[in-house]
Amino acid sequence: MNDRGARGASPTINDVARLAGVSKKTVSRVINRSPLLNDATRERIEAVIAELGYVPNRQARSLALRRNFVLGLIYDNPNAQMVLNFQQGVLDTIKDTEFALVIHPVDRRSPTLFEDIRRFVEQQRHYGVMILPPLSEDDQFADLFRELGCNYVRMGSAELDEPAHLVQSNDRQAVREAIDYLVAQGHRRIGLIAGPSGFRSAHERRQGWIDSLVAHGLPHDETMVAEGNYTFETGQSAGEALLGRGEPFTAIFASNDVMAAGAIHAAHHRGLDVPKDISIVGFDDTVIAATIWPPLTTVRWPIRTMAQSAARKLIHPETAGKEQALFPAELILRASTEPPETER
Amino acid sequence: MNDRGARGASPTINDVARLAGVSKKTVSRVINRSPLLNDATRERIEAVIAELGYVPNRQARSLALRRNFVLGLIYDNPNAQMVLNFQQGVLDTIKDTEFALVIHPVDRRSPTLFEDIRRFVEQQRHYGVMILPPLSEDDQFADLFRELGCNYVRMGSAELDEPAHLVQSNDRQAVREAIDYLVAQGHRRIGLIAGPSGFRSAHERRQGWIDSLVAHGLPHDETMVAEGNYTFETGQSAGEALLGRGEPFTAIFASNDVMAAGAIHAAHHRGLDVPKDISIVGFDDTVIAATIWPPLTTVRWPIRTMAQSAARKLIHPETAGKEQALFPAELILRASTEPPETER
DNA sequence: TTGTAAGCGTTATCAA
DNA sequence: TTGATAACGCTTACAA
Repeated sequence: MNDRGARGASPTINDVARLAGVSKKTVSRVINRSPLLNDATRERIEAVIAELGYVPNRQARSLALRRNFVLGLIYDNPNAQMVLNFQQGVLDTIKDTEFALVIHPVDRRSPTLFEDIRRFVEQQRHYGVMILPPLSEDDQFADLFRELGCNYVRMGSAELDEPAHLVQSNDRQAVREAIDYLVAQGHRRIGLIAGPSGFRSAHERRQGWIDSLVAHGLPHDETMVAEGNYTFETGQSAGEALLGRGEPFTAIFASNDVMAAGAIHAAHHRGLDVPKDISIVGFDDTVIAATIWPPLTTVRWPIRTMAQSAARKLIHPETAGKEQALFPAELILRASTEPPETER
Repeated sequence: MNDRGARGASPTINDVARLAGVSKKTVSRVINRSPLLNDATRERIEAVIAELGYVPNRQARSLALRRNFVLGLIYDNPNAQMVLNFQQGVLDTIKDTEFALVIHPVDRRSPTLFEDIRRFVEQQRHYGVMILPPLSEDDQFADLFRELGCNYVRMGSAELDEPAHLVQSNDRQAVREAIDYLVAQGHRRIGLIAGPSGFRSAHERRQGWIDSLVAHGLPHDETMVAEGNYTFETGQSAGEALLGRGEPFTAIFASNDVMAAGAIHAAHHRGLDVPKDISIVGFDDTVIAATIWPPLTTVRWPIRTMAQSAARKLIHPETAGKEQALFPAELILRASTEPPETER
């Protein structure tokens, strides 16, 4: 019936069945590692599979099983290294499985954003999707996934959802520890370059800064804060603003690495030496942190580990609730911080 | 027959056909925009589709059409921004089509690399795959794709393949122009931090450096070259090496941005000011270039445009040979270069 | 332990 | 311009 020639079509389960002299169901059992199978039969079929170079057809399998072994990744993130690390982590988990990763970068300013995402999920019929901040912070997308019957995991810096649908970093605690470290070094006046107010992570990081200052009885008010939107340029202008305000700071915490890099520029521009005249701390530990001068003290986020976990939660929904949901960050010390002059 | 209830299963072509009182083939014609269709019928069916929220099943479609509307992207690249830009470019092209992008980062040092890629292509049965440098420079992968009957496009810095299977940058010419610029500014002794010898791009960039120096009758020999492997650390040590050698350079060209950043560190380390004492030029125009201090003069590669074209070549193989294959780079001037002291 | 028949949701063929 | 029927390559139920 199926008379494949040398026309390049790849062998199917029927070819294997015919050559091995068994039914296709039996071949199917081999593919799916069914336990009830005569060893001799299995070996014979495996030999034919190897000889033919047979690879089961994913589309057909998906159709018959009524599920698609594809994970989706949705993001709109200015931080390339973060996104790539996340992709890498997902791949770590799905390596040697039949899963594939389909990516879907979007533009969060697009008026059709919501419909874009809906179409993506409807069309691909993923096994599950992962969504990165800041999009992940918006409940309407989670609602959408639920409405479409699509499993999902959100990455975020707060308890956005149940553990089965969340991989969370503790930004607030991590920043608090970073500021604690500056205080321990003798810093007393520590400025904040905050992230954009729409971002949950920006809020959490600001809270961490406040937590530490309050705990140490140090001042914190709006004059010590300048807001940026996670880009280099806004970090620079926020830095300029802070450095131009009244009583000088001995340290500045920037809510991400790129803004910290901008703040360093601003300091240089004013003839200040980092860290001699002012210490600067970032957040993310992107490649920039180790690349700029001076190398940046920053908070490292275990993104890849979080991504591995996110993928596992989607692949094994039955145990997803029991997997870790909180992933602590750690402070990476580099040359952009040192005790203030008064302490040296 | 198909008695879908509220159990969450999505509507199929049969549901649409039944409700519209037509055969499923007719519905199929609507989906596929067949021209031979009564307008009234079409409208009636479209109404039912909208009402039901029917979305055709990709797996079933793929199976029936015997092709998978998925593009694959294979890479092992240390440059996150480059990879993300490429992904973005591909998405630009496949947006509003039925295509999806599946990514496959690999480890080029893995002993199973070749088999990994073979498995990926065999299992996914892509419409076509794109492969990024340095992997794209290796003919054995192109041979593999051909053997597997999988269309492909290679991204590279040299004429690696026919136009239908290539998006090429002119690294050699671009570097030549960058060095020409330095010479025009008055530089006469220009060092090179070369890329790793296994990389075609490294070779091309080195040739561009030679081309320019030869054209201007300036010296170029092995003592003016230090090799790195495209990482920050090796850029730094290559920079140290050059700066420690005999007659001082007034400019250095580094074969990528991260190595240029490393060279700037090395210069700072020796108490040299960039660009006053030494000019430094990079390649890539990654985010780092605008972020480091001083901002880096560098060669910008039109990666996103190349990616858009690569995806188009895969989607329209019939016209792929006629699409542009060469994408010129441009020199971006920033603060890391200025005329040497003797010219000021 | 293995096979038969039916079905997954779509498209192609060919006839009406 | 439409429809009946048979694929596409696999899995599940059920039977043997």
